[in-house]
Amino acid sequence: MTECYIRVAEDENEEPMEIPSEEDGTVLLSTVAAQFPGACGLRYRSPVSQCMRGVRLVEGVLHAPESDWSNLVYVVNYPKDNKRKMDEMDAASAVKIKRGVQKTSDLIVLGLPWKTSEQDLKDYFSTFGDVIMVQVKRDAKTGNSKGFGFVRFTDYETQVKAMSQRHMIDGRWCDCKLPNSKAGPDEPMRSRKVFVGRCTEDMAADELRQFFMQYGEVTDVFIPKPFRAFAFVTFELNEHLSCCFFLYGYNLFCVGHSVCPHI
DNA sequence: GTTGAGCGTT
Repeated sequence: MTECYIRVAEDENEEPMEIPSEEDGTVLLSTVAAQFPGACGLRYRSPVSQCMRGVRLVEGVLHAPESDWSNLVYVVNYPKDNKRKMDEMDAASAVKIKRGVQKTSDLIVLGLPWKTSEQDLKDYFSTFGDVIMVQVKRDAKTGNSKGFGFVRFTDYETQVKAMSQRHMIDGRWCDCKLPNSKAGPDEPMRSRKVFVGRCTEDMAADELRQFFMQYGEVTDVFIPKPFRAFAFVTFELNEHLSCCFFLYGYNLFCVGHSVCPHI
């Protein structure tokens, strides 16, 4: 069997799209997913039995049912009945987008096959939308995958879609979730209250407010009494809030005679 | 050269 195109559609009645096979006549699930994001397999109606039949899928590779793919139309399978759910999710996220641009966050990808590489992850998740970064966590000594990784999308709606369904990656079901970890470059922005250390006793609340308003709207200044050489400054959280003085989620800020953003 | 619920060396 040689390279060919097979006809694929979301529904038996819809116009099919031709997608390429590999040189050995197999078709990669990733190729299908490139045109039908979230696809997890193919099925077709048997000309003999008139029943729907599943296409053999082994580790992300789809195999022709007979000696070749013939001229059948293959229908895309989605996880469970997720197609409808995905559509609803699109509508929901569209509403959110109208309210304002949503910030994306890293997603943890659980259940990865040991063999899955970052390139594999990139290829897979790119079928959902633009990908900013992917990571596969590995043992530092052996280089073996730990079976999980991270992904970050450009658009929040893509993130929502990715979280709303399971993912068939290299033959295993994987899940995308919001991570629990506190560290990470996106975490500091979620914090509004900043610890201000090394304060001197002469620093008044107004003075602190005047100073910190260069970074964003200050909604509260807290100075313990009696004097304890620190304070808390709380900001109104918005897209313009500068994060230059945050240090990896510890909300650390140093005020003395100089400002030290990296202690 | 193993494993299969979880949470990120930089």
